[in-house]
Amino acid sequence: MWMMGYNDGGEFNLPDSFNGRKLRPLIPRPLPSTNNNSATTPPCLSRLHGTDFFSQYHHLAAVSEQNKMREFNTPPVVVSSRWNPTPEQLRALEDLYRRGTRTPSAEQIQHITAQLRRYGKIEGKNVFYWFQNHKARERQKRRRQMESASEENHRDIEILNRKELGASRTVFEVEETKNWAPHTNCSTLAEGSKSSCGYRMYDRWMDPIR
Amino acid sequence: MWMMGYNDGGEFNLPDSFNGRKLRPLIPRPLPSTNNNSATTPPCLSRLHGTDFFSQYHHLAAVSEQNKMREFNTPPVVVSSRWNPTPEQLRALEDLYRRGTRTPSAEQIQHITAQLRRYGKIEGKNVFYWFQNHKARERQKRRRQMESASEENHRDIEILNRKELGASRTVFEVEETKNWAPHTNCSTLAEGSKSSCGYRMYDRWMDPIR
DNA sequence: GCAAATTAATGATTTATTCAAG
DNA sequence: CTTGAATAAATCATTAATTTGC
Repeated sequence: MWMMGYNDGGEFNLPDSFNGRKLRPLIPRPLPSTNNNSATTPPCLSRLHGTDFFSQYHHLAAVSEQNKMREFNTPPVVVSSRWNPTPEQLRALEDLYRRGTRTPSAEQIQHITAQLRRYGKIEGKNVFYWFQNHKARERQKRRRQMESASEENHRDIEILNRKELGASRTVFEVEETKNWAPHTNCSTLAEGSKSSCGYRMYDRWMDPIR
Repeated sequence: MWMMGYNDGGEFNLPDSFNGRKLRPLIPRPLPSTNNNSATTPPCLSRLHGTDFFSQYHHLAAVSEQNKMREFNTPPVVVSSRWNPTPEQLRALEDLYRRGTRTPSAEQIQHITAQLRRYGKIEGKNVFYWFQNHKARERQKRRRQMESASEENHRDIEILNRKELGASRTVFEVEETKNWAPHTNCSTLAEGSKSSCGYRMYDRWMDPIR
């Protein structure tokens, strides 16, 4: 359930526009690049040891403290039988993953668990399974992407007209308005204007065979 | 560096910036006699989802007619540099998204583009970017939604944005995460084996000597 | 009512990831 | 370990929607 953040496909969303134009919601945007915890989080004096990887997640600890308090204050506490990572824990795990940790050894698991325990309840098996699941789901996601991309993509595809992609080819504009450019490869464009063939996203998608 | 709509003169552009602020090019499009009218477009039937998907947006075509008229009535047309979907186009795209289209293949992009051209000017890259953006922003919206909901419910599910992560990142931990002491001490692994009943895989990983 | 100013939405680009092939 | 493929996230830039002062 907490892996919803990685599930990018499949859900169908309700339409947020009617008759074409979206109305202004007048809701202040949360400004995703700002940390809304930073105001309440004291500058935790974490030891500046160069060896403490996990100390950098202290700035998120306010949330878990809050949660802990709330957990204690609500009498009929329905404690989930399942581990749920705190933001700091999740953050640290993702960071480790990004930095290359895939299948941590027993010692690594113990180390990670011990370090992350200061952010909330956690066990070694949680760390173990987290890496298992994360690795598997990343791979799965990737595979699904490859599938959908390749299943229809590798036949002789008509290449879209790219005259407006920044390339300076006024010559083609007239004669190739209707018939699409026959698979122009990058080398022919490279000298003309570097911005046109700067490996743009759309070009790569539409013309993957180079 | 941002692309200017149709000014593809490339190498001898006069400076468009003033005081560092780039000004809008507002260069009238050449309009190379491209008939983007719907009359000449053959009614290629869409088979994206098994039916003529795109024929249902004709009832919105009045708007595009209006646009076309305006285009013809004001000779020094200053055409916007960026594509703006007509209501029918937007509706069709949203419907496709709702029906599950997320990352259309090149062929799908072409097909969609061809079909939507009868409602107004459109290119493959527009379709491509539209799905990219729409998918990303729906996900973003959902994530933000989940975030705020989880804050209320004190469930720390949110995926935190990574900007602050990068800002507070320090560079000394890579070694530590990768080189840990190779000696295994099973006595420290007691925690994992506590609940070994449902976690055999984990136990085997953590304590292979059994 | 109306433009100028402001703000939100969104099209288009750039950057940072991921897996896995070599 | 390096790199190719292909994004998805982040960001930039522009357009529309709205507000505001007259």
